[in-house]
Amino acid sequence: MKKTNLSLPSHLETINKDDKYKIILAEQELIQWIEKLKAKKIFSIYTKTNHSNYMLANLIGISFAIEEKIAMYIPFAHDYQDAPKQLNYKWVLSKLKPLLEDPTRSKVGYNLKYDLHILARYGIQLRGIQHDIMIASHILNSTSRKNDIVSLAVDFLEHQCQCISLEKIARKGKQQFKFNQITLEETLPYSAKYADIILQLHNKIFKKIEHDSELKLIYKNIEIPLIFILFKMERTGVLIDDALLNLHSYKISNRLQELEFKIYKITNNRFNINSTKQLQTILFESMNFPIIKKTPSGKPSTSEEVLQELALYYPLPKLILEYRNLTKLKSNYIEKLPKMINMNTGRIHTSYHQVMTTTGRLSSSDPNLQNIPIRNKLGRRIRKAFIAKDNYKILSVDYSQIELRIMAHLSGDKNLLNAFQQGKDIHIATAAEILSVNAKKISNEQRYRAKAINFGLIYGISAFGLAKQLNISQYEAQQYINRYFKRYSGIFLYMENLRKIAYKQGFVETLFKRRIYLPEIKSKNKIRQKAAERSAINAPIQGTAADIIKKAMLLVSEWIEFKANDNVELLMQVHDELVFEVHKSILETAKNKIQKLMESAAKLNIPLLTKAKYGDDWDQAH
DNA sequence: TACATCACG
DNA sequence: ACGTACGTGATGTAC
Ligand SMILES: [Mg+2]
Repeated sequence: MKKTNLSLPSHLETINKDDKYKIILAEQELIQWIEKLKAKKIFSIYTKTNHSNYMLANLIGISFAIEEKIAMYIPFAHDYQDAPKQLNYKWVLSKLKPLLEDPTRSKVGYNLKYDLHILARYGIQLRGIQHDIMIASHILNSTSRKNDIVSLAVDFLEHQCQCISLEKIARKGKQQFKFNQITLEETLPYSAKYADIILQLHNKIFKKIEHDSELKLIYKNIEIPLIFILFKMERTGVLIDDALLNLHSYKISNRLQELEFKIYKITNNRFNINSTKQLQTILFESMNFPIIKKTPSGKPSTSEEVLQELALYYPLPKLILEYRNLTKLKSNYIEKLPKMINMNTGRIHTSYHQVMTTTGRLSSSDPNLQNIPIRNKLGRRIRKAFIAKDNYKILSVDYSQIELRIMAHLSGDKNLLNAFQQGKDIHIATAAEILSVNAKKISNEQRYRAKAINFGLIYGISAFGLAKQLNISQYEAQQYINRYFKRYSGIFLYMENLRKIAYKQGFVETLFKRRIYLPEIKSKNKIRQKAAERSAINAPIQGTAADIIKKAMLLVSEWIEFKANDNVELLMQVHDELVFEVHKSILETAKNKIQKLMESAAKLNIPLLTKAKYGDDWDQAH
């Protein structure tokens, strides 16, 4: 943008010629290219930015490909010394805007949710998102960890030399995010190339998805439309009461000082309580506490489970537990969340990831809003900091026992289906069955144990795990499991069959036929093979729940768009829960409608039920 | 960067 | 005879 070199350096011309890549520096060239883009059924798009945070990133340039090997790059913000004069970005974007916003012009990209954010910063609403190769490759194999563009190019395209150069560039990109300092000579071969590769990859990957009509439905009808929904959720963000968090911060700091003082008094030693290594020395050498459990690397564990047990005999572990609890909440939430508030919006903007889990669940990061505390008192106080804007309230709607219902549906077990059909308290019903006792006589402890069994089943139950969870003997746990499978024989058969299927075909499926590959199912290592068997049991259940809530998000978003715009915003998804910001004038309407929509997201052999509540904050909404 | 720990569903 | 609960992300420490 500084220099006035109108003509391209000769060595750049050479690159252009070889790869048919074009660098756009003149207005007329862009006009011509826009016509080329319009002439294509689909084109690929790739945005280059100066930041990984979507709320802060600015465009450095943008590239497009229309056919294999035919791609171009429009730089606007390369400002290294002697950079050639580049087109004015406002002018470029004004020319591209109609094309980018036209829903009838199909686009393919890599992680287009990011491009949506970037373009939104420039007042452009990207429409016509037809394909996303990041998501497509995850649909094909959710177990693979290599979903980045370079790895996909290595897997799907057989251009070895191309890939090597790309890897080099990628490494450079990781080290430094100063793309504006990269010269055009360096950038052209890969900025345009990324667009080229995205288009080439799309042709390969989508062909594989098309082969399977059910995979195609998940991809086309769930995942692709979900991109825009997640984009909106991220961009909307959630309002945080940082004054409340700061107040807790102050109180907790005081309590932590007290705890430190008490701990040092007992141990007669000032040490870093956060250091597991130092704590190990104190507990198991100085204090001579018995070693209850070892970590995978063979060192004595100081985990909560161990400290709980030691706390039965000594006063110190209880102090450590409280210290741990407080420091965790302090650093992860109370101190972290206020720092994450965006200066412009005053809200927190998480990132939802569509391709980070094997089962099809979403994940959330920066910050993670799917692990906000709720299980203890202080945790719920943190949750109180999630609030609604003036005249709005927080509405939370979550599925009731969705995973157990799915297990009943998938297995077809008569007994479990019946229990749900009759609207019974499922844990009481389980306890009554296992113990052969009338449901009215089930105690709290018996219900609690049955609940642990029900959870265990979803995790691919083992006597060891259940015994540990309930603090009972392995023998006793095995008795429970045996009695459960006797009463719910359909569940037993379902799980046996799932192990067989997983072994035979190497993958399992959700209700909607999303695939989860289990490469370890044939491992010679028995530990790994057993772990894969448990995943084989868990994945269809967890994955079906993920599919269902994604469908629900689409249904609800459609209703919001056409019937409740400006009055309802979808803010968060926490696996079986959707959280909304709702105008006070339509709280009851929204609550009822959203429950109906969520409950209709899938037709199972038993009803799908939700619980809903609203309040001033996320805690009140529970 | 690996490990241990712990927040959530 | 093995040594295990399923799926995530973030933190602080130690190497
Ligand atoms: Mg629930």
